[in-house]
Amino acid sequence: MTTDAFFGRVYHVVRQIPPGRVATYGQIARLLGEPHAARTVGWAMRASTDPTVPWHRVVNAQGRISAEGTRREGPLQRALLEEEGIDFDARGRVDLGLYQWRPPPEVSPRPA
DNA sequence: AGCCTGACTCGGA
DNA sequence: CTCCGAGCCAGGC
Repeated sequence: MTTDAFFGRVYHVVRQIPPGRVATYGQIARLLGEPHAARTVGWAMRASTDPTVPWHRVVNAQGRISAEGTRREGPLQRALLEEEGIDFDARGRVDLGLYQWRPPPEVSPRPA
């Protein structure tokens, strides 16, 4: 479908991030075929209040939280992640090489 | 239609 | 390691 709903696609991907794992804005954008739409992804997260979307599992490319303090209410993103077993270093960063979510191959569009 | 902003990212100083 | 500037995308005014 040519239908817009870029946001919808973003949520669809974010919903697939399992607990204890994180993804970056750029990673999601790339999965959607828009490697330069990272900002839009972040915006989609902020715009959405959908509880089924684990927005807290999305951090920036540096493994750092970009939304800390931006939210008026609710638990801090970092707290939610630590609850899932994710560890932060002294600078408040996540080791992406250790916790970054690895999206499944999904339906191979082109079987060998 | 045009201009500004933003939960981003990368490259250079 | 931190700071700055430019590129990209979609929405609000």
